[in-house]
Amino acid sequence: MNPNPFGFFREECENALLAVLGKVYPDFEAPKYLTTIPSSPQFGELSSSLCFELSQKTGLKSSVIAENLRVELSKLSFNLVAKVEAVGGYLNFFADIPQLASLTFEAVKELGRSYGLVTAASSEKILVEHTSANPSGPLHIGTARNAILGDALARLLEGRGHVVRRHFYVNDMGRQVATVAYGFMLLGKPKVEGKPDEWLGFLYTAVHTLVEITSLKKRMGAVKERVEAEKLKRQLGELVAIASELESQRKEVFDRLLEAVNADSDPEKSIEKILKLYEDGDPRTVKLIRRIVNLCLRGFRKTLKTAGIKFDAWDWESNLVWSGEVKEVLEKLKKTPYVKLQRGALTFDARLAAETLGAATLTSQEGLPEVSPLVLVRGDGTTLYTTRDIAYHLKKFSWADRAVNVIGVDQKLAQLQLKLALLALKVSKAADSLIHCAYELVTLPGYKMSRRRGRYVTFDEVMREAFAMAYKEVEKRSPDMSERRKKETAKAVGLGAIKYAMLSVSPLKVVTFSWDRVLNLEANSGPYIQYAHARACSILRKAGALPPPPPRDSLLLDNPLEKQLLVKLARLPEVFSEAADSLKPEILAEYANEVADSFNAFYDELPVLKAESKTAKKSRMWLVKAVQVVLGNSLRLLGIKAPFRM
RNA sequence: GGGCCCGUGGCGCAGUCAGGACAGCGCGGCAGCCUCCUAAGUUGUAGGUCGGGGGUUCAAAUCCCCCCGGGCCCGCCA
Repeated sequence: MNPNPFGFFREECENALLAVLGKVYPDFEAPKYLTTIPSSPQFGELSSSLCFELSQKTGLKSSVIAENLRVELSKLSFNLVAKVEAVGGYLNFFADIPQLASLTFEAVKELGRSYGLVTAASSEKILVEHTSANPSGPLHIGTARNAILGDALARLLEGRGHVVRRHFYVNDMGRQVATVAYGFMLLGKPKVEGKPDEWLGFLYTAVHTLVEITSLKKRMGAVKERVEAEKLKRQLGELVAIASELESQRKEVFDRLLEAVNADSDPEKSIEKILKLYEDGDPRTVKLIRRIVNLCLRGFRKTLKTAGIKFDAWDWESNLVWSGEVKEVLEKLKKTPYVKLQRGALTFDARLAAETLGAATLTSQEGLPEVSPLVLVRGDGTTLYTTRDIAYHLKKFSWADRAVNVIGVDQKLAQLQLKLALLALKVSKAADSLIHCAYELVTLPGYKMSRRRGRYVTFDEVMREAFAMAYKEVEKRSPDMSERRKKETAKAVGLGAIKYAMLSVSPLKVVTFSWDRVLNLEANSGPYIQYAHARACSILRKAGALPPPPPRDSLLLDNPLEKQLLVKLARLPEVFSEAADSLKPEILAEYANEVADSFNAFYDELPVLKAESKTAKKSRMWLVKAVQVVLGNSLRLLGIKAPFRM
């Protein structure tokens, strides 16, 4: 049994090419990528444009070279290659479809749920950090993009045979959390209503807005210049608008906050004080903040559970400080030549580090960048986010061979500084194995999502809408389903729509949130692929027991639709490996969509259960079985459920 | 000002790493397909200076240079 049928075909073509090249043009240095999937099936299943290159070297016409090579190639004996053609300078390889089918069906039968999930040459320990949303409000659609991407990456890497751990970094030492804590104190142990993260999100936005208003007013009093005063006035106007919006949401809580913040002579200072007390481990502050953050995380967990996203560990930023790990790292960093005291602050000269360590160890994609210095410790002795992150990554690498960080593109520089700091600490594997999986933001039409301004669409909200919409559809199509099944299916389909919408687009593109985009149930969507899968399941269900896969000579797949589909099905292993190794789930998403396309075209044209002959029926049933397995596996690798009925 | 990313039919995207055969897909438009395995499907059709200009090449959406438009970053914020 060969787990990678198309890969086997490709290998055979490429080895043959190399053998023939060695014979005819021994001096020619073959390129790394010898064959590609041609633009149309009329050019075979794989083709090579190598002869054009050879034409350069030899001065002969590419068509002549192609023909020469073809003659040489045809002398060889193949397992999976049916014929080789030379057309217009190209060499086109045609697969022996029944043989490829036989291998594919065998692999599908033997491997089932792990068909396609070819194991990497060596298994690594990989720590995937994702989501890591600030615990000061609910997960929104932007953080959802992170969570969905991170979860898919973890699944891909796991499928590749790596040992994967999913970590959520709890950023509990930030100003945002301190702001919430401040509000909590002002309210005097308030009763949390509704979902805790949502309630805390409201509290954060309200407190932040009120504090901003207070300090803005103070600054306005001091400003004399007209232009500056106008600017502040505009800002104030905006904040007041947000405030009145917030007041209308929860009047009682808001009014109490308003009164309390006004009674505080310096709210900003109060928040800073909380932050400092927390960093110092003051028991009462610790108790308060831990309680609040845990409350928020409870909300996160609920949302993530609904989304089918799990974590192995929740790493608290504060623990790194209290355990002394941050201090230890600082001591080590101080001993490197890159850390200096500048205006009272301990500073890491990332630029110097890049020049010294970078050229040798940084991967080429990053080049030798212009990096700004990084302050590690403030004048007052407190540490900064990135400092703690260095300690965190040191800890990560004590276990992991590779650390994959799913973090927004806006953190690119910080991630580079982090990498340089790790290199300075002689964590040499950080050079290649600290990977920043950058993704772009999700914006709302016209403006950015902002927790500070309370402008966000929550992940919960999006899921609720998607479930409701999918439920309607399920009810329309399958009224006979039990209520429980309907709900389950609607959840799977709704989530499938959301996840696919996020995964099919390159993470480097800014996406503007729209309900249409996320609630798409039509072609080129999660539900479209799920539907194709469900159709395949339906055929298999009606067919009864599946006979063993027929041998090569009893397979009849001569219709172009069948061939096209089969070739795609045979490709899952190589597509999956590429997606996993390059950390690009979108490759697999695109592929699954293509398989669904081919299957639907096949489905529409060729009957399976009522096929014209027994041979055709058996062959097609295995084709359908393979579709079921391939789509099911692809979807699962992306974190999308594949229902049997919908 | 410096660095990075994005720019492909009206809209949303794939293809760019590794140059190759008529630039793919979806939505929307128009015209069809359910006595036949789920029409969340499918067939056909109209719609494109691949942001612009140079260059390299037998061959450029893809590589190089310049420019334009949009975004992000350049904090003793996180």
